[in-house]
Amino acid sequence: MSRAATTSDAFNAIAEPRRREILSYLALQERPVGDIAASLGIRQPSVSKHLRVLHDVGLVRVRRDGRRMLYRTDAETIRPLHEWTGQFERFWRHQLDRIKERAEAKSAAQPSRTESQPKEEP
Amino acid sequence: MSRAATTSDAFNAIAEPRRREILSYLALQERPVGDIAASLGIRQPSVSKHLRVLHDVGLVRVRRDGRRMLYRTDAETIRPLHEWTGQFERFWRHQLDRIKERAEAKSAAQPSRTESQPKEEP
DNA sequence: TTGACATATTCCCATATCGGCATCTATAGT
DNA sequence: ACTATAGATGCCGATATGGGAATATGTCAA
Repeated sequence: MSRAATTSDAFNAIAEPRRREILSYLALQERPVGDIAASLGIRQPSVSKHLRVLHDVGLVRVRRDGRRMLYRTDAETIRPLHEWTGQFERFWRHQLDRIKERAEAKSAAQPSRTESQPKEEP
Repeated sequence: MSRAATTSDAFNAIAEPRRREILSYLALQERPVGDIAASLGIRQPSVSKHLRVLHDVGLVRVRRDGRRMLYRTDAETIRPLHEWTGQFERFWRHQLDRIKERAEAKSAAQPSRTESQPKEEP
């Protein structure tokens, strides 16, 4: 077997940095392909290919306007990704708590004990 | 150019379904490689390779325990992904609102109009 | 119809994936 | 030192990527 197709799901589709840029750009407002290419500095064929992938997994919708194609982000498809990553929220909360606790315990004890190379902002 | 490396960032690393499973599994508790392989039904070398990718991008941490390696998820690294997807939350909220509005407007008018094939659970 | 403009598609290529299998390394116990 | 166990790594093959360049499709306007 090989790597999963970019069109296999939204996770694979958003792995590409350019596609993430496109999604952000198209979230606010629908745009024709040419605008995307010009604004993000990507060549038109590349934009079309990325849009094809995004469309295949339902991350964007299209509408024809004369000879132009207007694309916009379909946020609903991003939701499952947000929920998947959200499952870890309680854990990074805990980790932060522990870091805080350590920092407080340390500064409350002896201010000059340096284990490795501490970085401090003045 | 080719596809971005799986180790280029967390987005690419979590594109693999197996790696997502591993992350979920290791979020609750640290585990040795053998446990992961057995619990998720993946061969040991594959698990090691996936863990290498996850470790390279900081999604897991390791600790040695005798001849075993105990891995656990570092949730903090998932946070940026959650925040990136979160940027679209306001948009899917709006989309849902519009869907609701339409549904309410429709049911308030004529209750028997069926556009396509509605599915109902008994 | 012809021409101009907006997008989509095709072909090529260098690169990297992931799984299977075999093998190497490292640690523990005797 | 020797053996067993836990993990890591290396090599292979089939597959697919994404950019570039050229070309095809489709739509409007005269």
